[in-house]
Amino acid sequence: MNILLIEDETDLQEVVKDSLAKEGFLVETADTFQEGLKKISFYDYDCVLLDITLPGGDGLQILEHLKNIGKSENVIIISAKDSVDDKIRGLNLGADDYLTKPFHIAELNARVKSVLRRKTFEGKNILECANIKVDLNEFMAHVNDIPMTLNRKEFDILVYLMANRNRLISKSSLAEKVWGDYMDDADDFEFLYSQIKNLRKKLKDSGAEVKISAMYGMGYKLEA
Amino acid sequence: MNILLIEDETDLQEVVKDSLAKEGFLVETADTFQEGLKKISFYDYDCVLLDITLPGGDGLQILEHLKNIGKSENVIIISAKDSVDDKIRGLNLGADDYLTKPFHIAELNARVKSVLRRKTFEGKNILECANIKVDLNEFMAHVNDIPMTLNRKEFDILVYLMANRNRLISKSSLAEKVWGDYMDDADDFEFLYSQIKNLRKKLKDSGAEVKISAMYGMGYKLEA
DNA sequence: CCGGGTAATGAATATACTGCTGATAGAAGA
DNA sequence: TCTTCTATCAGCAGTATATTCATTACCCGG
Repeated sequence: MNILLIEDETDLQEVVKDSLAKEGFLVETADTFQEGLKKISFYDYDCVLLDITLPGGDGLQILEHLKNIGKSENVIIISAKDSVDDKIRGLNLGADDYLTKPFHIAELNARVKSVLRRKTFEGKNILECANIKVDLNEFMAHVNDIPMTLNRKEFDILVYLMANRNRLISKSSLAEKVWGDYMDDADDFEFLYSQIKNLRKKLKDSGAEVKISAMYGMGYKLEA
Repeated sequence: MNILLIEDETDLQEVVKDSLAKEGFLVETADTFQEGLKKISFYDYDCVLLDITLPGGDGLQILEHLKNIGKSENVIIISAKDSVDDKIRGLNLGADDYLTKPFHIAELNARVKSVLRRKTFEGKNILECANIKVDLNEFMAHVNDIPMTLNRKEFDILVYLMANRNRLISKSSLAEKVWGDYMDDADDFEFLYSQIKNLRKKLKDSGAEVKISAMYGMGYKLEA
């Protein structure tokens, strides 16, 4: 699950990020209005935490933009403003929730989980492809209904590929999805190769009827 | 069992909190109308103790809100007002009970327990999984119908895991559920390890056919 | 068709970190 | 008081992940 945190106060950023990371989410951050807008238009996030008061512009404009481009992200607004007006504007623009500073981190966590639960509950939380089943809630993958133990990275990779079956996935987007945007050297995909290798082995050993094929120079694709 | 106490008189708050904590409940407090409203919308409590006269607003509005959002919390109203009118309004809004100040702490305890008993009685009060049975009312766990003595933390952990069997539970949410949100250092799960260790040992010694497996870097899961 | 260069794979190792244990000390309750 | 529960500590073991290196497969221009 990818979360974008748009917030200029760096210390708050830190705390929130750590806490959510501990829950197993991948958290990216944006410090300014521009950066937030940019990330939002380039990437898809499962949940966006949005501060209203940002250097460079009004956070609500980001929300508006999100609505305009039809991205279905789930947005939780964070704001020092307790004003009813802002709250109404925010919720009218389709925000899912609203938190006023200061707040307990535990509260935020609960909120995020609730929003994501709603999302996954409405949608499908089980991915299926050939004889493979992946349950996002239970963090389990099954082949022919017998469980397959995957570690976290392998699991994330498999989920991403299954969600985009038969579609070409560039190495960089895969890496970004699984590792976040902390790529020191964007040219180096050795760690990806490693994980792909292990995942392939596990898939093969358990008799999965899918394969991860490499498209030379472009990326990977999961085929049935 | 989580209880929310919405009450502005800090000394009364203290007394009630201590007393209920001694009974083994996790008690959170809210000092003001706003804080109460906030906590109620963020969390689920098993019981809410609600003062009518609050700084910032009328406690009955909180009750109304609770009813509107369909949360099935059990509410006990605490008020200095002896007015029949308030009482009727409160009970009409679905409050379970009504206490007028001053009251004996023992009486409050008794009522809380009675409300919770009713709640758990209406709902499910026995969790079952493989050859383990846990009775929420009696605070007892049985393996093959022979009792297993658990202390409070172990019991809470087991209950939470059993309620979410086969589902991954992050360490932080488990910790939050069992210890409340008073986590000084969110990185430190040593106390959790300790309890998990003891719980595992007891489960094993009594021949339980479930195991608490650790999902590396993510959390725990109870498997049959 | 060939060969240079790049991409992908595989195995093997190093490292950092998570989770576990047993002992112990402190706190709470009887 | 004594007992039980809970928290804390240090060290250990095991795992996931990163990294390295060698090998193989692939693409493309000549």
